Amino acid sequence: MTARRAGLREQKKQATREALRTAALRLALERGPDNVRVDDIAEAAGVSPRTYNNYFPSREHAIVAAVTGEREARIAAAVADRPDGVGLADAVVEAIVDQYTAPDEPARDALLLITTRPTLRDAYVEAASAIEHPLTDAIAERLGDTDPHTARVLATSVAAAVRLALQQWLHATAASATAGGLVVPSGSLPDLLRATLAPLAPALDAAEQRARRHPHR
Amino acid sequence: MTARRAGLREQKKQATREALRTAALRLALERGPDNVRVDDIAEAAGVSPRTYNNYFPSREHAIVAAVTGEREARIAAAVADRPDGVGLADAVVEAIVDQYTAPDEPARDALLLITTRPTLRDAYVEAASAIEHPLTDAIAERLGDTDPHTARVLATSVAAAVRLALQQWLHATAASATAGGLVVPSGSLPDLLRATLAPLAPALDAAEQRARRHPHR
DNA sequence: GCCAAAAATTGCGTGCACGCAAGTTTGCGT
DNA sequence: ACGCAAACTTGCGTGCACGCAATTTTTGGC
Repeated sequence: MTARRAGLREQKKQATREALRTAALRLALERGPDNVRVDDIAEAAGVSPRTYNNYFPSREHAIVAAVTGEREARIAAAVADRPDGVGLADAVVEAIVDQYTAPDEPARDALLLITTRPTLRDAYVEAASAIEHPLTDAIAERLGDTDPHTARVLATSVAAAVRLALQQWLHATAASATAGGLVVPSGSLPDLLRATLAPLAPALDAAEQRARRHPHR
Repeated sequence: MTARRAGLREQKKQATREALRTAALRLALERGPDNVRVDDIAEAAGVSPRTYNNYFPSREHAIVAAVTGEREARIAAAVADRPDGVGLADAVVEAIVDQYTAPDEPARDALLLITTRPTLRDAYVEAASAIEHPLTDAIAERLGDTDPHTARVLATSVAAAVRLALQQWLHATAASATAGGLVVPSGSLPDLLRATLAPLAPALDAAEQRARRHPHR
């Protein structure tokens, strides 16, 4: 009767996960991303190298996870929190923009690190896929659970659009990096996100109208 | 001098590429996918193992490429070929459905092979991403090049939806016995594709209307 | 408290992706 | 025809992902 049902185990797992990604980012910042082996990360976190891959499927994932954190959960919550008066499209777009503008999000030097290495950039972009499932639930909630399939399609498409926006954003900043000057990667990501998600708004609106016309219960 | 300009080199490259993917599929079918090393494929195609990875980024890609072939190009062409009277949404959806129903597409035993191994399934699904760029061009063409950004977003979303449909299709056919599938009754892929792309139709239509209202040239 | 089952960690072995720095082939200008 | 430059291939070395089976740790029932 100590902790919650099956709780202490999970707690420890989250602890090592946290230790791993923190160590990964710290080492990458200290030595540069190419001079940190997965063995180093494992050692710094006090686990075996093999265990590392029980937590992260690749070397890059840990570093990226240190930056992205629990963003997917926060986005889902943010969508759910918008008042019902707000249209679905606006709710989704603004929730996403908010989370990508969150105070701790930048972590300037970490993002700068990521932009330098192509494999890290890819992993960072790919990490946005994690919003798919939480977002599916959030959208399904808003649509009244009438059609889970539609919710999945929309969430998938939104996630894809977000990845596209991130890709273009990083590509732009990388290009301007070679052009000289310090590259604080703030070419207005919010604007880019909004512009990229805009074409999907009609699809979100249409789904919302349909749901309104066929209320579920 | 019968070959096209700057053609002989490229011709050879396509030949080895073809040889590699053919060999990969043949060997996988003969021995089972787990009993074929990349060295074997390379040897069967008469190139060095290192060269294999100059053509395909992973072992699975060659096998999958043998099945998917040049689908992405065919889809783009199919979109372009639809008469102008047809709406953009219909043009895209039907072009995709057509290509995934092409006569040689199934290759029954090959697809069966793919469904068995998770890594192959993933690669097969992922391969659908290749339609993104050709589809972007095709859509941009139909929209009159007014806004390339919108075309990219739409193509990206469509590709994501196609991946989703394939994923569900493969998942359904794999676990048809266990679950009491409350999702789409796992039936024909065309139906699943149409159902999955349907929620995006409003976005495609809206873009088309906008383009019609602001003709470019 | 104690023990058996479940779950997580670990070491090992294997195949693989890929950078790099030779070698080799192709194509083009003169 | 000739030779040079660019493109492609190859061998090598390194780090990595991951299946498997043995081991250690956690948990819940008694």
